[in-house]
Order: sequence, then structure tokens, then C-alpha cells
Amino acid sequence: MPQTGRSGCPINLTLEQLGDRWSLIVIRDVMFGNRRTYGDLLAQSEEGIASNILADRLKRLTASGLLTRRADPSHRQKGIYSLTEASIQLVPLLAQMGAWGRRHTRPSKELSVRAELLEKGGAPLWNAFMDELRHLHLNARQPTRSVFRELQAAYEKALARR
Amino acid sequence: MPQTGRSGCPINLTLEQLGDRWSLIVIRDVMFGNRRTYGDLLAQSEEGIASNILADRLKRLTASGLLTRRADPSHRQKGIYSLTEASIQLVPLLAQMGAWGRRHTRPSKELSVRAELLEKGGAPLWNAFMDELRHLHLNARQPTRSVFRELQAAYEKALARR
DNA sequence: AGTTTGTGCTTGCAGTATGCAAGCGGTCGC
DNA sequence: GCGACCGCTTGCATACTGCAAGCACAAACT
Repeated sequence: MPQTGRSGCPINLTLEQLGDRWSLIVIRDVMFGNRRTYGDLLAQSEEGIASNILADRLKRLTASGLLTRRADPSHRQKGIYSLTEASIQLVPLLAQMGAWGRRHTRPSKELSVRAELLEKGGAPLWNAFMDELRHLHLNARQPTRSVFRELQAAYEKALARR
Repeated sequence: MPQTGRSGCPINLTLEQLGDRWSLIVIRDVMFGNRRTYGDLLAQSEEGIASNILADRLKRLTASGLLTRRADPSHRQKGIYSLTEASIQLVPLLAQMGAWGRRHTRPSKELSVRAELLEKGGAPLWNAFMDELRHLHLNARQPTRSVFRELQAAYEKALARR
């Protein structure tokens, strides 16, 4: 959706940038699923995103500074997508969205596990996760703790318990 | 947008319900602007929402349990819209959205004031605000503190300083 | 070197959503 | 009774979504 600047309210301006069905889903998959190529994002999409929508969103998110794309040294066609500081700072928003969704929609148990941990962990956990994302995506220093691994382990444990 | 249940992820399910350009704007206006009728929402919309979109969203949000509508005793045509517990619990999400928007978009100063206060106040302030919204919309007991009034006063002060 | 498979999109088309502005039927105020 | 108000609804053009086939290029295989 084009950014029309219909008002200067920060909520409105955020929605003009991210208030569509798919942008936050793409960011979620890069962030939590560590899917960094077009092919990964398309093939592993839980929601079955269409190829034209994915291509369009990657282009838009890159143009608006929420993703960056660099060439994959091992394959001339592939791009590796990375989060930026701006998209990393969406962690608290996504955490709250997951928390609300756990309570007010009918999520699956396995896919809710990350949301539950993020809600329980609160801002300290979000900050630790953001530090780790800065390492993974922006070449910052590696933190000692891997929130990413904790979230993934909890997800796999929930899968195994099924 | 129809709720298609493309995956059981709580983020996805939330976006299926609220991931459009306008639903959260309508909820924001009911919540922060205390606009409770169709005419108020339409006439006072900062973003200039179209009448058919407003009518559609009010109908949908009512159908999905995020708003309720009751007849206005003083006017047979008017409906009074109220938040539900589910929409009141969107306060943390909207607060995080406002916080992100303050940092990463170009908001106006005046319209950012509420977002700034909510970010500073954190969860204690959000909880106080939610209690007050329960009073205003759900007939719960009136809290001693009016976050609503504090937010409004700060907004008017910023307007006057302009 | 030629062929096959993989890659990242692009395209065609139908259905749905948005946005502008006029219009409609009912209610209220004078 | 008339005019203004009210809450939508409608007509129409444009934009978005979704499905599935297709395209140009790169890599792997023979």
C-alpha cells in the first residue's frame, strides 16, 4: 500500500507501512524462522504466500528500509535478505501481537509457544532477542544468550509432545 | 478480510482479523478519541476514512466481537459503539505500534504525544488505561486515575505550544 | 558442449478491497 | 410539512490478492 501520509499520527504512519495482510508475516518469517531467501520464504510459508505477493513485499520492505538484500556469493541469482535496525525494533510489537492472538484467537499450541515465551519474558527477553538479531543480521557482537535457540527448542519440544 | 485460518500462528490469526489498513484506526479512534458514533468517527477522522469503509469496518468489528453497538436512547438512528474486553486488550499492541512509529516514521509532534506517554508509562500505565476503558465501555468500576484525561491534556498542551 | 534442473521472479486473469462522491430512506427539529 | 441530519448504500474506477503458468538466467549433470 502506498504511504499516503493521511495523518501524522504514529499509529497511522506505521499502518501505512505495515498495515496489510502480508508485510508483518514476511518480517516474522525472516525474524523467527531465519528464512533469508526468496525460495525459503516461499517454500516454507505456513500461510502459503503467493509468489507475486512475496516478491512484491520483499521489494517494498527493502525500499522502505525494513529489509536489506545482498547477493549470495555462492549463487548469482539468490539474494540474502536481512533485517535492519528498524525491523528489529518491531520485536515488541510482534510480541504483543502474538500475546493478543494467543488470548483472542484460536491458535495452535505449537505455533503459540514462541508467543507465550516472549510474553512471559517481557522487555528483558525482547531486548536480548533484539541484540541477537543485531548479531545475526547486522554483524553486531554475538550475545552470550541465544533467545533464538530457546524459542526454537521450545517449538520443537511442543512438536515432539504432539 | 475474511478469516481464512491459513495457519494457527497467533500473529497470523491476529493479522487475519486486524491486518488491514483501517480496522486498528477505527479502534484507535474509539479508544483514544472516545468517538462512539458513526457520524463522529466519519466527521472527525484524521485520515479521512471513506463512509463505506467505516460502515464496513464497524460491521465487521462488531461481528468479530471487538466492538458492540447499542441504540442511542436519544436518537433512534444512532448507534453507540463500545469496546469489548478483547479490543481493550489491544492497548499494549497499539502502544508498541505508536512507539515504533515515533521512532521510524515522521509523525507530527502533537499526534505523537500520547504515544510518547504510553511508551514512557509502560505496562503499569497501560493497565491503568485498560481499567479506565473497562469503566467507560463496559460499566466497570471507575478508577481514581484518568489516563484518558492525562493523554488528552498532554495532547492539548502540545497543540497550544504550536 | 548440450541438456536438465533449480532460481527468482513475472505475467495473465478473476475475484476482492479501497476510495470518491452521489444517493436513499428514515428520524429529528422547527 | 419542510429542511436538515443520520447512517448507511451504491456506482464506478483503481488497486490488491491469489492461483497457476511462464520466462530468462544460473548451476548441476552427462
